[in-house]
Amino acid sequence: MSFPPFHMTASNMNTDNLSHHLAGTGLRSTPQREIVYSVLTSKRDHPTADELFARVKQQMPNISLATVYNCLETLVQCNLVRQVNVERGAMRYCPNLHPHAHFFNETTGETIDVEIPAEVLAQVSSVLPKHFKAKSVEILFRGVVDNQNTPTSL
Amino acid sequence: MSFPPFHMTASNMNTDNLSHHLAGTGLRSTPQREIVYSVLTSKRDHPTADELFARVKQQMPNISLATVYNCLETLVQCNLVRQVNVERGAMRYCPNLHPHAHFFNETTGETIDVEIPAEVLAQVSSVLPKHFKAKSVEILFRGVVDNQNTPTSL
DNA sequence: TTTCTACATTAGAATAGTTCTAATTATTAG
DNA sequence: CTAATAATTAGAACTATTCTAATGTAGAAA
Repeated sequence: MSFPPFHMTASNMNTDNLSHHLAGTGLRSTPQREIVYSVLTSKRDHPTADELFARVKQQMPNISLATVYNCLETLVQCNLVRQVNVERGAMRYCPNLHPHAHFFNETTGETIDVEIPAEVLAQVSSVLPKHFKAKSVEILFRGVVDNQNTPTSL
Repeated sequence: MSFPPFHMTASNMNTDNLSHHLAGTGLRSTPQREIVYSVLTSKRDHPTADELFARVKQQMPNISLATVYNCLETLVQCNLVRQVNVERGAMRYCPNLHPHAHFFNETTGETIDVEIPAEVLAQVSSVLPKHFKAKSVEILFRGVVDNQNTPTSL
């Protein structure tokens, strides 16, 4: 089970990171892939392909939805992006590669990242019989947020 | 966070359980709901609505797919069945109400239940800030199974 | 019992999200 | 420069699900 480090937050680093990850896989670094990656990582939320398409079009108006899907597939393959599936309907994409859980706010429909200590993750993974070789674990909470003075993310 | 006990394994108990859970909600116990529930609980796997439709038709050949969807929705509302979403594509339904995690076998595409000790679940839930009120937690492993002498479920 | 009302079922149409197809364009290797 | 490979694109096709509107059913009220 491996959890690559979260991308650098300086947006100019994203391209390097992308090229690096694409290198040696036979995959090319293209303007579309760069922009999709950069737009996704520039905001820490969980957009659908369609939402991302809308954001990306602001910078590259002629990009097609099919390309956004293709780029996302590539990024997922390279482990630069995670897919998260909190609801039926559209797949969502998560640029945060730190080990973390998700909390689906049933009131707002938003999904936010929740830090999860390495030892808790280890505990969770330890429940598996030895011959089960997990490559990843996903932890998803569903519930509501008590709104006293609540940060919307952490 | 509540984890209702797993249904009784004797198949004649399922109906009672269903009626009981439907009672007082304004929902009726119908032959279609009984059969969908009984067929789902008679096998501990994770069928799609379509797969379940095929099984149910053996006992009630004129039932419609729409009804299977409707019944499943009802059963989910009553907390008699859990939805599990391991892959893009069709939703899967899980009759096991014990607290448990899922292991998605990437080789076979099968999803199996993994017992998860209450204290580990408690550990996991403890990572949430106090104002996050979780109603459920889902834990999903993805990986492969080493095939020496491997039970296919536990 | 008959009637009323609310709920449930049904077939098929409609929808949403995604993947596929085939044509075009871009990039790299020789 | 040319050939080969990979990427992009628009739109068609597809899959899973939900919606619609008509019909059926069961319990409650009279």
